Amino acid sequence: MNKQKLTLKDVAQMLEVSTATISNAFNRPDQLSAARREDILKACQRIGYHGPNKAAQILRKGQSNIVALVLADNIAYMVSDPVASTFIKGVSKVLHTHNKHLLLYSGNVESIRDVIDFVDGFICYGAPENTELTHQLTASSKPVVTVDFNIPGRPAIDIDNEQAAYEIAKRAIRPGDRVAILGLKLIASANTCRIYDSPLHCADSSISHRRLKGYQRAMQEQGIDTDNEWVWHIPESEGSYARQAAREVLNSHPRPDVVLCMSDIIALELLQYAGSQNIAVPGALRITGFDGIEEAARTRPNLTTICQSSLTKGEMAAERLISGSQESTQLPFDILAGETV
Amino acid sequence: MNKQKLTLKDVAQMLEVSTATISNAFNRPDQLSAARREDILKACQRIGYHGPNKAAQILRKGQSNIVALVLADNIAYMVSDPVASTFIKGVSKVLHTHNKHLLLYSGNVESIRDVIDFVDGFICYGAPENTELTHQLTASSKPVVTVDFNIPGRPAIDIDNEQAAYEIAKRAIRPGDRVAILGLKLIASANTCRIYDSPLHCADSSISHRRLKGYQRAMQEQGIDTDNEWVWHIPESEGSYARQAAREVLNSHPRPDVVLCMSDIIALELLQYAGSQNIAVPGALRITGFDGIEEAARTRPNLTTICQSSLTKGEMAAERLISGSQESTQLPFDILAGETV
DNA sequence: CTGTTAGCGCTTTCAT
DNA sequence: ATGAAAGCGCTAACAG
Repeated sequence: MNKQKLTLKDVAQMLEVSTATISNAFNRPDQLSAARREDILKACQRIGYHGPNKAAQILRKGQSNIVALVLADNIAYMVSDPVASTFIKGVSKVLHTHNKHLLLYSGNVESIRDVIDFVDGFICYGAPENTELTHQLTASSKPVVTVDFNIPGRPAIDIDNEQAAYEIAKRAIRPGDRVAILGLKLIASANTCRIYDSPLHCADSSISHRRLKGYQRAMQEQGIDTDNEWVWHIPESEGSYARQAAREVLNSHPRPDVVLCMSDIIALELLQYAGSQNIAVPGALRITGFDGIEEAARTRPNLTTICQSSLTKGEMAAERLISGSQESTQLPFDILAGETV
Repeated sequence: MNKQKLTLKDVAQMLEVSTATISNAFNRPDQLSAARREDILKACQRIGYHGPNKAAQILRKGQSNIVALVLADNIAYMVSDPVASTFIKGVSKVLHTHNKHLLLYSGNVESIRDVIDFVDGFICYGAPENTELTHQLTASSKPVVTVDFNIPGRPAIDIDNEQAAYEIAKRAIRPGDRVAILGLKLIASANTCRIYDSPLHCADSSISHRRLKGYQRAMQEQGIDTDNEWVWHIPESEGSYARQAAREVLNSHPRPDVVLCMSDIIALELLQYAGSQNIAVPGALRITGFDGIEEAARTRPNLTTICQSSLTKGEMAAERLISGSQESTQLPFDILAGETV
């Protein structure tokens, strides 16, 4: 077992060269002749020195080639969500081509300080559940790229959520409709519930509130009352929460004509429950989703939803972080005209 | 913007205490009075010093609280696979409770050296695609826990793959059957193909070869010929590869009576293709899976498969790494008696 | 209980 | 093209 106890200094002594030369052989090829470099590298190989210690390099250079991906929720949930995992895919793909590595970070931990000193930067995917993290990220001197939420002064990647919501709602609703909204993370509650007059959760930076605004704009244009009694909060885009909301909304009297859902997962759950209750879609009930996950296209009837590319988002976020560009981007979205409207 | 430029030394000067005292206030509460500690911590808070620099700590202490999870393939693929992502869930859950962080590492990169000097250890999930990594892991002085494959002298977590394969095969086959096997990563090829006489890929440590052995033992017991012509290699447990294999095997003449699949993803793809060809399951064709993913239970007819808990595997691997225990464990498995046999 | 000090292993001027 | 030396920021042994 190769104990990797050799330090650069040891090697320098063994080869009777200065430490600087060994260091240069590994890090700055232009600082010595190619031949000399070859010799040194070969000798190192032979004696089992595999290059400078990374921990020391990190301290000295202030660079680690590690990028932290701060997720909104705990890793466990994020990894199984199709939208989030596609995003992670995009990020990791780009990092890989730059020889950088990916540190997954939960949005519900206490602090970001465990890693802030050595990571090269942060990609922040959605507003972290622990809002303290947002402050720390704001104050940090490290590069930060935000996705699907906003920190003033930091580059952001997202889509025009309000416009997307407006456009899909416009397609779904007709004058005189009763419209319900199944929203995501609208208030600070761990339970599925109607929002009524609860104070909105970080209302300015959250994509959910943008979407809400878009929906409501479309409703107002049709002369429909916007009433928070018909807006549900769902804490996570996850089957079991969505199922509860689906039951509640479809068992309300009078039953809504349209339900606008802030994720496909929610919409699919609703669609399935509607099926089980023999409620015809779109005949008796119109449904819209949001995201454009693959399953939404496989379902019968297939879902009318907003299609956004999580993969592109991930790639772009990683590229932006690496390039250091401070530019923000709004990615395009498509309306996927399905059969549920 | 808080530039975090303060060092422990600066702070010591400002507060007119020695550096050791500041350091102790943060790391070793028992080394000074509670009151003094409180004062110091408060003062630090006030002047904006949030604790010792982590990069320096890592170098000094040789501990980073980062655990690398080495995946068999690239991260992109792993994150979307239900089995792998459940495993990641289990790992991250346990790491989280120990305030450790998760670094995702592709099994297809060149080397593990980028991180070996500072991570606290490795969890290795499946044989890394780049076999060089296995050597580096073997030689490393850091803790390593392997899952679903083996490095001599390192603790391993897995199930008895051979026995599981044997048992499920035994249920599926009858004397005189023609049996095909849809295997996973049996040979070193990027394409779906029959294995014929190709040399087997790391035959000793691979779970696929254990499963193959189990299947073949069951076949021999029934007096059935084991012939590699009827064994397919699939490079990844992924829909598109599986679809190809499904077509090939069901369009072979004579058509097999039983197909033993090394993953549920493969089996489900086969099941769907059989449906599209109006081949009755289990009437005209029996199918077995492996893993016990949720979707396998939702399908009609639901899949007969081996159920193993990826979540437990992940939790156990992380716990073993953290505790430093050198013990290996074989987790139990269940046969999920479905309707495809 | 507190302060001084010698490194952890490396990179990078700067002089040669 | 190469070598000597000063830290990067911290911790832990040791002495007080």
